[in-house]
Amino acid sequence: MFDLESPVPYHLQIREILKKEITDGVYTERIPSERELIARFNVSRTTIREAINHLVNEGTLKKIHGKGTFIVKNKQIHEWLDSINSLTETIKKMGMEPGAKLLQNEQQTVSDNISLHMERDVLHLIKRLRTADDIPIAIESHYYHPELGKLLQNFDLNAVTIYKVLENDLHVSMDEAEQSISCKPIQEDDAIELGIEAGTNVLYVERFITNSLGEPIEYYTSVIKPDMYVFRMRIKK
Amino acid sequence: MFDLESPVPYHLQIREILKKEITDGVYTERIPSERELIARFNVSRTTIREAINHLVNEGTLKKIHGKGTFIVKNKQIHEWLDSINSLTETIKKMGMEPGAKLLQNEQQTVSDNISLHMERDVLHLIKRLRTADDIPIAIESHYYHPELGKLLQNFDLNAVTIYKVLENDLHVSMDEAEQSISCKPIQEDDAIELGIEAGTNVLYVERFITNSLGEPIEYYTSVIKPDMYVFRMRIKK
DNA sequence: CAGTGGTCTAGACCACTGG
DNA sequence: CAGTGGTCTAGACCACTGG
Repeated sequence: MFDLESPVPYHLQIREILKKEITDGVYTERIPSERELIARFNVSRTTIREAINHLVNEGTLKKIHGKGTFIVKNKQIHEWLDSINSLTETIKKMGMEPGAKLLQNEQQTVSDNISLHMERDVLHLIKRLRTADDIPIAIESHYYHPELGKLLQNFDLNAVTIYKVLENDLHVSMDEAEQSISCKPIQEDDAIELGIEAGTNVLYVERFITNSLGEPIEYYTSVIKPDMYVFRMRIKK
Repeated sequence: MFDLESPVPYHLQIREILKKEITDGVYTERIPSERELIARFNVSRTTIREAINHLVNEGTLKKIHGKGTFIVKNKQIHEWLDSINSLTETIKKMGMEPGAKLLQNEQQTVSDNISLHMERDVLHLIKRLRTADDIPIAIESHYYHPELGKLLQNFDLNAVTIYKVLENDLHVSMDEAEQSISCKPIQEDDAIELGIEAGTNVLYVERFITNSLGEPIEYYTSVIKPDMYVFRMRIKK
């Protein structure tokens, strides 16, 4: 769990361990005191404090002088997940029933752009048709490293929200997303699946998610039927 | 300048001193090294690093291993303006010449949705055709309160970036933006202006900007030619 | 009072950048 | 190579919270 020989700095290893334990619900309200953690990991206080400070800065923990270090509830986890995958929520809000149909679920050799981001040539592709009251809305393609793809086979991909499985069941940390939204003509096979004319302009989304170490987690593309979906965002200075 | 007897922690005092010196332009590119600051303030490295880390976290400074600690120019103001109005920048990056042509510049009675946001029925509309190498790219409509609209008449609306004028010349504070991006068929008059077929699906952007008091500053809509523009965003947890 | 996080010292060795 | 930030130790005293 904590590897003294690893080239990864102690404070980083400890940070990830604590993060995982927090996600796993090992602590209900607060994490152990700095002195307790010093004893547990057998490192200096500086190292413990560095690990904790990062989690405080990202909003996971909150220190209270004289009392302890507390877990911040809710956090933005759901805000963030929603902002990233609000399709299900949006469909629900429109009073419709969201659905998914698995189109592909297999390893593939991917294009240069994707392999560059994911640092692999062969990735596991999960491609799903998303529906609202059985009407096709979008086609989503998720690319993962084969190992992670294998783990995802244990879940019903026609039913689950993949991000929730990643976060809650597989404990995959997702830290940063780079996303682009554009508008361009749809490919023929996607057009057939969505039941629209080939060449029609559609919303096109690309997303690249990394963990807190900057390692690639997911590459995602989505083709969304026009007039069916609105991206909303709030930007604060 | 640095008071050893003060109840204020050293790292906090040093942080403020550095901040002031950065604002005052004492350093052009980078601040002194940690060792130099240790000698100057006669404190330990921990204290110096704590002072600096805070400035790094708030985005004022950026450390580069082996090189030094550098001052981040502009900071988020321009990042934010860019994230909100990157059309000009994007066109430039594509190696093309951005341009603007004033289509409308007058007071108008606006639709219910806009008047609800802006808390007025009559607003000043500035509508511009945006071009890249004289090719039409987008149509942008900015709605302001009449008083602000009047002030904007003092600038060449065919040339300026309106947000820069608002921020730098008129000192209008913009704090929060709510933005939505969707894809829908273009209206006929806009289609003619952009030189595309009426009813073609295009990118459609709506934005509502408020100041730090929550007062409405601008309502904005934009119609963007497909295949010409990509919204990019970075989301961090 | 015992326990918590806040601040600080005086070192050490490391990895990275550039000449 | 000298200089930079990155990591880490082993201490110390402090201010704050709660019983």
